[in-house]
Parts: sequence; structure tokens; C-alpha cells
Amino acid sequence: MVGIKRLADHLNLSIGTVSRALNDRPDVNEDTRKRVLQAASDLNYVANQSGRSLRSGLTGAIGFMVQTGPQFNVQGDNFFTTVFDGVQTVLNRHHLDLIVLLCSASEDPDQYLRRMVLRRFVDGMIISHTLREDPRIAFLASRRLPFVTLGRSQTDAGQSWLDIDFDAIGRRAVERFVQRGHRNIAVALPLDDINLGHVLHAAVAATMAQNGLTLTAANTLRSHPGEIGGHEVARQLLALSPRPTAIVLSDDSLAVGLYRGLMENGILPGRDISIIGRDSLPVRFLSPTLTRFGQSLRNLGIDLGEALLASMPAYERLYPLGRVRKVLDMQFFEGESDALTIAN
Amino acid sequence: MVGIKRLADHLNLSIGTVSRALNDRPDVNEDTRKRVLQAASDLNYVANQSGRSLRSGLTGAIGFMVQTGPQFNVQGDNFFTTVFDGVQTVLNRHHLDLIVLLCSASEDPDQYLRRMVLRRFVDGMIISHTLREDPRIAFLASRRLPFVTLGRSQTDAGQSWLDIDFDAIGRRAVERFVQRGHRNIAVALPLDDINLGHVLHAAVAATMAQNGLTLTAANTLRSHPGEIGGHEVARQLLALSPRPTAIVLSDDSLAVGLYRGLMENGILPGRDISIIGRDSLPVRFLSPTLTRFGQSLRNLGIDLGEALLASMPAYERLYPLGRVRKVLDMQFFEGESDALTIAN
DNA sequence: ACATATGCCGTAAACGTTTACGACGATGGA
DNA sequence: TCCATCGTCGTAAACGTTTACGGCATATGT
Repeated sequence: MVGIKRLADHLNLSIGTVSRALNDRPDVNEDTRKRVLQAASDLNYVANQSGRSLRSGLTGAIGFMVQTGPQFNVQGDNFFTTVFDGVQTVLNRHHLDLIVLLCSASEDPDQYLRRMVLRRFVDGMIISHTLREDPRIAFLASRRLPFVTLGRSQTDAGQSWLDIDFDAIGRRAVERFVQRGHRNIAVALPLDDINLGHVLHAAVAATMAQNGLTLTAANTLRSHPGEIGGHEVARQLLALSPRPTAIVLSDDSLAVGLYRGLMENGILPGRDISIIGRDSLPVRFLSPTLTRFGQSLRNLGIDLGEALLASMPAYERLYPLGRVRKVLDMQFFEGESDALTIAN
Repeated sequence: MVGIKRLADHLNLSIGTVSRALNDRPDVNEDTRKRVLQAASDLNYVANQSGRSLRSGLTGAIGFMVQTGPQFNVQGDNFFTTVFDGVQTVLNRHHLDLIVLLCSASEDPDQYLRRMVLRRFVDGMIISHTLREDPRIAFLASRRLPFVTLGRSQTDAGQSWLDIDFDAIGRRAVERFVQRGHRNIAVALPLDDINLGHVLHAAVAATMAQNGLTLTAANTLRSHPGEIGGHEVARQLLALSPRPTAIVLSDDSLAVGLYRGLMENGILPGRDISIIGRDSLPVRFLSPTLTRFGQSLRNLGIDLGEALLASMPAYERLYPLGRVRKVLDMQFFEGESDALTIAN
């Protein structure tokens, strides 16, 4: 095992000088720095993270907590991996590594986060699946650990957040539906307390109200995410009478199962019912093509990374963003699934 | 910050005794152990991982390396998250935590792994997307870091591996096709050197040969994974003349795009062409339903976790599996997509 | 009674870094 | 010549644990 000690007496230097050379400190001769770097690469030296962390209190790692299991919105791989990619490009510029912390369905998310933070695995955290009332936020704030949430919350500890613009999605989808004559509009929401559900629900209800319509409790459907959830939404939809003529989905992962469930009953999306989804996985090749709102996930990742750096004392000079609270610009992809027009 | 020191003089004990009490060592009075544990929970004490790691050389974390980016088989979220879940349940029993290390497309996987290992982030590794010739294996072996690979490789360092039975998939799919009269069979493979591609290719070719058929180079299609890749496979398929009447897919993620690409040209899966896929994400509700092979991903995760523990000196007593090399039992899901029968 | 064993605990070293501090020689100005 | 400054480097303490070792009682055996 080659440590700084070995490096030092291989060069006839003290460990202090070697350390300073490696860390780009000013008080070391330029020649000796070159020698040190050369020797370090020759001997395959890599600083032991435990030693460094113990002394500096920093680990050089940022955690991104996601939850697994059927009751969570697993989204498409492309959702998280693309976001991760964006975060990583930002962090790598500052020699920070992103590690993904996954809390399995069998473990309490609050306890899991607690453990990870208190063990000092990470210098900062990004948490997703933000709940409307989320104890994790208060905890992270109390530990003074820099963090950003993907998704707003009602619990406010002054944190930064990034979010998908579910308000715009709900508003614009309903406006589009209304314009095409729909009056019986439904919405598919997640089951749990995740904040985006509340936002989307409020946006849909408000925009309907502005147009003299009401979002009934019966038309507010709830399900697990994913294909099975989508199939369940179809079942709920078919049980309604009169059946809604339009529906907006909180998540595209519902689309495949929803399509199947409807088509099994002779109902063709775009002809017999209008559907608008929300990009979370690639559904470009669904048939009929899905009309949906989307956002640049890579930019979401970049924004998350920068917002986090801005809240870390060591980097806030480089990212003087202060507190970041921002919804992402939405793009609109017109497909065939909302082609239905209702005559007055 | 509450460390073992604070705990110690809050109890009027030495740090040595406190440490022993917390670590379940025998030479500590049962009463004082109780007092220590009580105080630890009262004061919210959690051992500092850096200090512990520095002393013990262990981090308590296991890394699972996955690669992101369009050229990798992102599979469905459900693929990896379900596998992760299985691994975690095994590891958690021994107070080990699983962290996911993702190597973005812009970084060299070998360098990335090197960095993570040499910094001593983890006590063991699981690597996926195993290549036929994979330098990571030699590296991990040279560092004597316990590791398991998901997927076989030709580079043999005596490591344990688990793998999906692509040989059985290729064999059984071709046998099924042949039985139904198909003579012009194609296979869709990944672009890179990933080992499963070689295995599947060999199995298809061999089984065809056993039936007096030959797998031509033209019928060996290659594409990125995912929907776009599937669409590309459709394009390649349509360019062939005579067009293959059956195809086996290395990955279900291709199915959606493939379906779309075929149906755009009036070719209906199951009627005009037979398709057999391989479970990697939930495609239960595709229409026509996809015939496919699958495996229990959770068991895969559990097997991976146990194989890893078996190769860690501290745990091999509990998991006396020795070196594990095992392909998973495959399940078969019959759908509509391979219904086409060719008359002689 | 004495020697030995046992249970329990404190002491201190060690893990690999970083960094405050001081030492030393060289340089510069007066 | 003397003092101050500067550049460069070595020294040593500190971060929070774990653990080998020894010490001190008390218990156990003759």
C-alpha cells in the first residue's frame, strides 16, 4: 500500500511537503512539485480517502438519494440516468464524485438518510421524490449539510430546489382540452404524498374552474406508476359514467398500460379519448403517438449540480447563485393521442 | 459533533470501553454495555465512518458500478433497481451499504473504477456490463478487492460471476422458431464487446447449424439498446431480402421501437414476423403481447450479494459458497408476437 | 495463605492525511 | 553589517476510531 509516507521517503522529502505539493499549495518549489507529481504517478499513488476525510471533514462525494420498489415512481432509467449525467458533469469539474444512494422499499427513507448523513458518507445531498411534508428536509437543515431537492415541498428550511413545472403542465393541458371542447376532464396522480401530485392537481382544478368546470373527486384518479399503474388507471376510467373524454397523466410510464387497457375495450387514444402525458421515459414509438410535455433532463441535472455547489461553503464563491428555486422550462410534443375534438 | 470521546466522558468511561461496548466485544460488562448503547441513542451518536475506515481499512460500503449514456444498455429502471434491491437485502443483514457508482458515458470505465477503488471508497465491487475482454477484472484482481461480475467474461481472474442464460435463450428461441417452420432467422445484438452479445450470437448460430441452417452476417443485426435502437433494427430488417421471418432480441427495450418500425410498414408482429424478446423491463402491455424469456431479477440481486460476501474474507465463513459461477434459471412468457407459422 | 485465572477497564499507539507553526538559508534594503 | 522579508521545507498535532497490552480488582484453585 503506497501512502504519502512511502512517496515522501522515496523523494527524500517530508510528508508535509509532499502533501502540499499534491494539493497545489503555494509554498512549495515548482521543481519539487513536478518531482512529486511525477513520483505519484509512477508509484500509482492515490490519496486515501479515509485519511483525508478524517482530517478535512470532507469526503469528496455527493449523494443522490432515490427510492426503489414498486410503490415509487421508478420512471424510466433514462429519467434518472440522464439527470445523474448532468449532475456528474458539473461535480466532476470540482473533483467531486456522485454516488447514488438507494433506499429500498423495505427501509424507512428518513432513517436511511439519517444513517448516511451521520456516518458522513457525503458532503452534500440531492434528494428526489420530495413529499409535500418531508421530514428529510428538516433533518438535513438541522445537520447543516448542503442539499438540494428535486421537487418542491411545503416544509421550508430555506433550501434550494429544482422542479418540473407541473403547474404549467396542468394548466396548459387543461386549456388545450377546453379549447377542443372537452368538459369532462380527468387527471391521473400518484398515490402518495409526493408534492408533484398536489401541484398538478391544483393546476388542473384551478384551470378547470377558470373555465367554468369542476374537477370532481371521481375524476381524480390515483395509481402506482408504471405499466401496471396505467392499466389500473384504464380500469378506473372505464368505471366512470359519464366517462371522461380527456385525461392528463402525471407520468408517461402510465401510458403503455393505459393504452392497452383502453384498447382492450375498443377505446382508441386520440379517437375516443384524449390523453396528454408527461415525459419521464422514452415513449417516442408508442402508437398512437403520445402527446406530452417534457423537459431537458440533462439541464435538470446540471441545474441541480450547480444549485448544490452554490450552497456549499467551499464552492459558493464559484457559483454565486444563492438560493435556487426554479421550475424548468417545459417543451411540448404534439402527438396523436389528444386529437379528439368534442363538438358543442 | 458527538464522537466517541463525548460519549465516553458523559459516561465516565474511557473511549476504549465505549468502543468495545459498541462493537459487541466480549470483554465488557453487560450493564455498562447497556448504559453505553442507551447513551449512544440518547446523544444520537453514529460512528464516524472516516475514523473507522482509517483504522480498520474497511468502509462498510459495497459499490455497484453501472454505466450511463445512450450507448449503454440502460435497460429499464426496473432492471437495475430490482437487482439493487436484492443485493441490498443481503448486504444490509451484515451492516454493509450498497452505493451505486455510475460512470458517465464521457468517462473511461477503467479509469473510473480505478479511481473509486484506489480512493478506498468501497470494500467490494459488483460490476455489470461485463465485456468479453474486460480490463476491470484484471485490475480488481490485482488490487485483491473482492468483486463479482454480472455477466461472464473471457478474462479470467478466478472471479465469481452471475449471468443471465443467454445461451438457453438463443437455443430455445431458435428451436421454437425452427419448429414452426422458420428458416430465415435473425438476431438483434448490442454494438459493443459486451459478453452477452457473443453468447447469444453463438447460441443462435450453433442451434441454427444443428438444424441445417446458417446464421448469415446480414441477419446479425446490431444496434444501440432502447426504443431508438429498436427502430433502427426495424430499418435494418426491412432492408434485408429475403426478409427474415423471425428474430430474437437481446433486450426487450428494443421491442417498442421495433414494433413501431415494423407496423409503420404494415408488418404486424406475430402475423407477418415472429419476435422473441428477453425481459429487461416491463413490457407486459405491449400490443401484440411480446413473447419473451425472463428471470427473477430479485434473485439475481440476492445471488450477487451472496456471491460477493462469499468472496470477502470477513464473511466467507457465513457464506461458504466458494467461487460462484452460475447462470440463472429462465422463465418463458408466451405472447402473441411469435405466433407466425411458416408452411413447408 | 498463596498462586493463578478471570472479568473488566484504562492507556496509548496506530491508521493516512492536512495544516499551523517554526526553522533555515537566501535575498533585499538600510 | 544588521534586520527584515521571502521562499521553501520539516515538525508535529490533530481528525475519530479500533485494538493490543497491561493493570487492577475479584474469583478460583491448591
